[in-house]
Amino acid sequence: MNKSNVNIIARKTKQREAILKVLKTTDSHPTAQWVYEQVRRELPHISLGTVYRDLKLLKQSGEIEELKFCSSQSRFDGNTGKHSHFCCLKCNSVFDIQEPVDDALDKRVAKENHIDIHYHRLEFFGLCRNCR
Amino acid sequence: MNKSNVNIIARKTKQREAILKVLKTTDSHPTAQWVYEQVRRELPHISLGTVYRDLKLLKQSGEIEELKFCSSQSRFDGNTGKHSHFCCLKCNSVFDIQEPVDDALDKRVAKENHIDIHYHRLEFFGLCRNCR
DNA sequence: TTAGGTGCAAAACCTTTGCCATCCC
DNA sequence: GGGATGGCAAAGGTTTTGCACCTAA
Repeated sequence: MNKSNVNIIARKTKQREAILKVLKTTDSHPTAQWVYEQVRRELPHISLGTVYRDLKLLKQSGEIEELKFCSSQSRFDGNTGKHSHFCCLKCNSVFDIQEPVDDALDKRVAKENHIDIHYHRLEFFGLCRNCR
Repeated sequence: MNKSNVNIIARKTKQREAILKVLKTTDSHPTAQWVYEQVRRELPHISLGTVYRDLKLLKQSGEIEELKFCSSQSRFDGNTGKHSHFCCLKCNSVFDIQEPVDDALDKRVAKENHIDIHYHRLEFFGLCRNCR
């Protein structure tokens, strides 16, 4: 993606490791608060401020993604493989959609609009299996 | 879109008319604060709370859309015609991309995942003309 | 007339930050 | 050792809400 992403994180700490592990072992696209609660089971003295700081660092280094659609709070995704998301308009749950991303689209739209496009996101909205 | 959207708004008020007019006459995808400042030129005593309340009602009735990507605050879009958005990763500006929306995609993804899809959004991220 | 809407201000909510102690390289 | 990081708590920014008054229908 971007060379400037490299080496933003200088040290390996148990807090950041634990946060990343939580995100890599769930596909629930959790909020910072939920990550905090999970990590606290392993590191009871971690603070919410640290969770936010480390989430920001992990995002900048490209290891996780921040999702902002659906609900007022950010959600974080440890799956950096290319995929799309679905958000239920009723229960606000978010889950992955394995829809291949069309990179040719980025090139065409970039050319047409005279801009640089790094990536795009495709998000579906509707009703999930439980709410339909 | 959804029949339940109809008749959420019971009365026509000058505040809501003015808010809608601001959104319909700009393509800048403004924040609530910016809408507030604009409307105040016409209705100096309107409150920010009213702006938020009316933006929510207008969204529920389908007259405007709320955009959450890029930056911590919501942006509002009075253009409900189908289109996509671009967000500059450097200056955070948002503008429209006239890329036709593929409705067949919704049907296929809905079928594959056993969910109801009402619509999708396509968002591009990169560097705008000024920042590239 | 009256239910819905507004203005105001306080509260709620999410996220960031300052400070100092602690830890990693 | 020294700079990066964390814990804690306070601050900051955005959005929501309670309440009394107002107004469109």
